[in-house]
Amino acid sequence: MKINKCLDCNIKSVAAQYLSEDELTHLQNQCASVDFKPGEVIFKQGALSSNIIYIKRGLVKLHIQGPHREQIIKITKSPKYLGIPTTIHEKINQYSATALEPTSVCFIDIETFKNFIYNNGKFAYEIVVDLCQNELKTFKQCVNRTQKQIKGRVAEAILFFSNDIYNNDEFILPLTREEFANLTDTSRESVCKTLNEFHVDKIIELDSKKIKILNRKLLETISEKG
Amino acid sequence: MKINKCLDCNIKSVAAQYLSEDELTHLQNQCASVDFKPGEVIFKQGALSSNIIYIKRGLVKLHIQGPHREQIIKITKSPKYLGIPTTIHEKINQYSATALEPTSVCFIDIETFKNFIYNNGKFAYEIVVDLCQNELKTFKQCVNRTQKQIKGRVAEAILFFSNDIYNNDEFILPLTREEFANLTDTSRESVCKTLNEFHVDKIIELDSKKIKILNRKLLETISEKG
DNA sequence: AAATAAATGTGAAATATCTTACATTTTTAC
DNA sequence: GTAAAAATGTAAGATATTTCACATTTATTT
Repeated sequence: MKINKCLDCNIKSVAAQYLSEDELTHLQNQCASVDFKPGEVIFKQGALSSNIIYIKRGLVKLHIQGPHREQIIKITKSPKYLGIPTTIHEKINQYSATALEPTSVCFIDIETFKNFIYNNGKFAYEIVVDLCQNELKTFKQCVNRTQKQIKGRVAEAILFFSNDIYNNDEFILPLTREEFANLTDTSRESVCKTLNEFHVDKIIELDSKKIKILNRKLLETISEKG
Repeated sequence: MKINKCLDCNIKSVAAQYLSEDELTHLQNQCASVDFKPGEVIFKQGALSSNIIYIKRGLVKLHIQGPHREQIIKITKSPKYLGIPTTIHEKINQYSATALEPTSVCFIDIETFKNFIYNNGKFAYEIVVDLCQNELKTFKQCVNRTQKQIKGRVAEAILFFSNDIYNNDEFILPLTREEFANLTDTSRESVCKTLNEFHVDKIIELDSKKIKILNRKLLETISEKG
């Protein structure tokens, strides 16, 4: 755990770009940078929430323990604030965050963060915008998850990694089949079957965790039609 | 459409309670109060978004047109801001809002609202808190919807109306069976069957739209176990 | 390097839910 | 007040998905 130099940080959030030199100096004293390996828990559902997390580098899953299984509610990469909803106005974390790839995060003191909202309107506005876009994404995701059937949900997840995370037709899936099932709201077995079906139909190339999109058009159609 | 007197308004939002007299005077000139009957659309998915909505009185459903059916993503009663996510930083409404009961709302000019966030830290903070709590609720709801089976989801919806909307064991369901299905992510027929099952099992009393909870404990168990 | 644990693949049976089809009731419009 | 439209109820067959059971591969530990 080392103290980070916020003033010189070149991976600031949009909101933090509106902080003054004085505010950044203050942040520097109330903020710690920590590294996580894949699989390591950043914060845990049920634990006391005390810091806002800022992902500087890496990939993280947010997950909730549901009545029947673990559910991945969101996968998010840097740069991004994490856990604002579960820290502001909540004593206990309502969900967990776990690193999927080597990840560096800043732990920001909640009072410092609150004071920025109180005293810096541009910072506050950017945080509001970020929260709003989160909610819109969550709505859409919820509609997708509940209305599409498995093929559509798996296709959507593949496109998500390709478009939103790796910007590449080819990527290494950062999840086990079990986790992929928790993301697509289905069973491990159904994920295996569906991925292999896509493989047989030459929609994707599949070599354990390596996925390459071969027929993007068709994948998009499957994702949209559900 | 009449101009509302914000200064004298006794159903201000928590955030608006932090507005100064000057700010309220300004709001008064940039804000219009409108009444809606049940079934009337307040704003529509796909239309240009231009105002923040504040529900002064009534009950509203937020709904999205999904790939296969209409989905009710949220039911919310006064006092509450609506459509912040779909108005801030978005040009087009990402979802619709429709009145379920006689409803009065204020249309607040987006620039006025933005300026309050920029210039009034306490107002901004309350908006952030509200958005955070929305996101947490949406997460939980999404987990419930995707993991529970029909009985659990219907039980949950009945408890929602009883606990969160009407604060009463007995209430008139403000939805058709079709809408109830759109809320619980199932078909109209399955809703009918499940409600009648609960009725036969003496968990609820059911007379078309009138519902009375007879066995709350059991209903809660069904809701939790899914 | 061997042994153990974890992850993955695959088919068949079990099950929840949807769809279809139609009867009945309630609401709305003229 | 009657006709038309919308909403509701109910059963049976169709279907998507899960669960179970087990084989196989890959990773981890000693």
